[in-house]
Amino acid sequence: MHHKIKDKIDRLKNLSYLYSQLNSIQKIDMKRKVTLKQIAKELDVSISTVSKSLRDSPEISEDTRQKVQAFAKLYNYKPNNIALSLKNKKTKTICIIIPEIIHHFFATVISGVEHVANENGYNVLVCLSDESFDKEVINMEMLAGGSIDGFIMSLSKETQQRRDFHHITEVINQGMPVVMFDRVTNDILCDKVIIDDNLAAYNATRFFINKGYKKIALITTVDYVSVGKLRTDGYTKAMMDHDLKVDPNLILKIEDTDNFDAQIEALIRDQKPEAIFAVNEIFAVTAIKIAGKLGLKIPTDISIIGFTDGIISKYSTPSISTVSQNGVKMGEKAAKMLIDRLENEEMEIEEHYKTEVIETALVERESTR
Amino acid sequence: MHHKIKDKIDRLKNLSYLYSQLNSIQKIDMKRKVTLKQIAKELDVSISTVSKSLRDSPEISEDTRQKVQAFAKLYNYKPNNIALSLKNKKTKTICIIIPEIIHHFFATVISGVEHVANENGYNVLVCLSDESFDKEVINMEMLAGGSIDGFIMSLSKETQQRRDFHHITEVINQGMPVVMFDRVTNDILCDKVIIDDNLAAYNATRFFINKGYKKIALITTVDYVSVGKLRTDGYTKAMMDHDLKVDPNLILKIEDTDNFDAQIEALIRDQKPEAIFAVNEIFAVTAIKIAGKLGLKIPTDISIIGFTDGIISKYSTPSISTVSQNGVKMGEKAAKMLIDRLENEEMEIEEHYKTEVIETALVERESTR
DNA sequence: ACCCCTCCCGAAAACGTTTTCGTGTTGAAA
DNA sequence: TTTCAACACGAAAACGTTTTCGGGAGGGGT
Repeated sequence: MHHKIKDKIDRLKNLSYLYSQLNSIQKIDMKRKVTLKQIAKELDVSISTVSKSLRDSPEISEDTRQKVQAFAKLYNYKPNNIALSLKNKKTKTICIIIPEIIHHFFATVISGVEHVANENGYNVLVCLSDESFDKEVINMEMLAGGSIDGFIMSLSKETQQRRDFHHITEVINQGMPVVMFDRVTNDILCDKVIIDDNLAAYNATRFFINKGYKKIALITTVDYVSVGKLRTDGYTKAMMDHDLKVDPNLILKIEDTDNFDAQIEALIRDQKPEAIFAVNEIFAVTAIKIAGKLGLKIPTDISIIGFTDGIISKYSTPSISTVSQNGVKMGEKAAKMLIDRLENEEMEIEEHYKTEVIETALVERESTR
Repeated sequence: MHHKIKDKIDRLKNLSYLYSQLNSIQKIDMKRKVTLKQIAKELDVSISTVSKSLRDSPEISEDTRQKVQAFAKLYNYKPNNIALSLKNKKTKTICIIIPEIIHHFFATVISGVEHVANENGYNVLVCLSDESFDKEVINMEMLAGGSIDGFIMSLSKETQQRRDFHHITEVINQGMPVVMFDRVTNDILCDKVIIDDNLAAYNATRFFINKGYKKIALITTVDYVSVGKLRTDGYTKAMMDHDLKVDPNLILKIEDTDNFDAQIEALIRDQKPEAIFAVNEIFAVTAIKIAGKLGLKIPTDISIIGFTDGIISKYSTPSISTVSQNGVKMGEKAAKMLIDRLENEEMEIEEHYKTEVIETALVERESTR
């Protein structure tokens, strides 16, 4: 008796199975994402069975497994990442916060981050602080709400000026790992990736000194930008180490990054330096253009070294010697450190933070001899 | 009898409440994110009550609302975005897929996208295809699994070469909006943001023709890159419209974007063009450097116009006249179109796709006269 | 005829929200 | 005293998964 009933049910199941096969297009709205529940309903099995079938669980018979998998493929089933994130408490997404993306250096860092992130199955969310403290805070607070697994960031100018890092400590205290790069601060304990700005500037300055130059000018940023300060210090130390006086008139600290041509022109015209060390590409290329305008030959009349081996330095005429700062490598390293911490979070070896220093090199081109 | 039991329970509850108040720091792990459930437990109310209190629901008494809000602030409660995404079926995240980020143009597009996305409460996921078809497909399939609300993309070279767009149609068929920009295809129906490459090239070429030049060279890409082809067509049409013969020897189609100096040098040396129109910045600046090396004065001996108003053109010596292609504006427009479609998806005005054309302009600098 | 083991499968909890609906208590009006 | 509204709150479903556990059916061995 039981058998008879069961047979009937089975036949009905097969019938409904075939029916659903034939009318699948009407029954499931192809426009929307298909879920386990829908497949389960169509096939008249439970959600668990569908899930297990798709994950090749040994609990499921060969028969139903194939049936489910065929259906899933037919409907182009893809598991819902959000649901998985909620369950696993992992989003497989990391966020990189940078001041500006149109700076070539930051673009190369993103490139590095993206590549190792992708290799490890992570996605990269990009946030721009626009050098604004508020945007940095807003972004971090927003994303800290479970949207991502960790941060990679470079401080905005305003944040460095204010020395207010509460948003970062807060995130770290909630157990979310943070890796800082380039523009970092000692006030925060976390993994960091930097270059030795001080040493790199020292070496560049010494390069000039070894050529016999005495009047070496420096075009730098205001001191609250951490890397600017470090590079200024390196320049100063190199001068002093070699018994050259540090002439304040030869040091130009630029605040307004939009309008500084006149200042550089005044520096070159009035001080007539033999060499210029600029802490970024834009300052360097501008100095070159102005020197040319003033009738100076490069590098015979004046030599110039920039910082950040970007696209401008390479394609400028004359091409610019620079301290190369490998953004890709920094990004890769930062991503590696972050992912390491995420994957090994069971070990919970907190407070064992590392600071990686990426090596720099002086790339000699046409602006020096 | 019942009353007595209830009283006892109430007293116990109050006791536990006070206890929890006093020992709250131990009881809730500050290190981890705090949830509604935890707050509810601590305060001995239901999850619903906590949720409503935090959202200032009128259903909740002033008393408990304040208590809950105070607690939430104390523990720095932030709602879990993933849970919200799952419930609302909206992630408030859009993805932009580009071939490479180190190209200044694409960086500016991201900048534009990010800004309007942020203004509207969206985050931006950046994916790099590295000009690879496979990476493009992988990225899209991965993200289509509910991680994001929509795509903004520019096709990889390989995808354009293969003319295989199944991954894009698939995503669109699942109801996820896609906006393409710059490198688009007619094979896909969706919103698009482009510039009139053909017309821009036509105008640049005509600029030369109006100056009286006859030998006008073109440095372009292989034809399967959509924008390269369009710009080549514009050049050709301008020549023909003005009764100038289109000399194949004056057209250089560059395939290998890493090693083309020799080809450009041969073109300039052997053909001695009066003017060169290059379809991107790199080709233009390389032509300038080579012309200089060959002893040609710019713009007296030879004039040059590039494409894409990027950082190189501005800082090159001499600075380069270019067809400006406003990446920021393209990004902004693309993001607006995508978000519009997302927010008005109830209206479901499918198939009403638009193609926005961003205007270009010829920016005259030192490489032309 | 009974027991046990294996094979398949379903129910339910969990992740963290929001929201609808139901319900108990209170006070006032009849 | 009864009735009804207002008020304050809780239970439960829902979003889409994964996974643990329990259990029914069937077969083989006594």
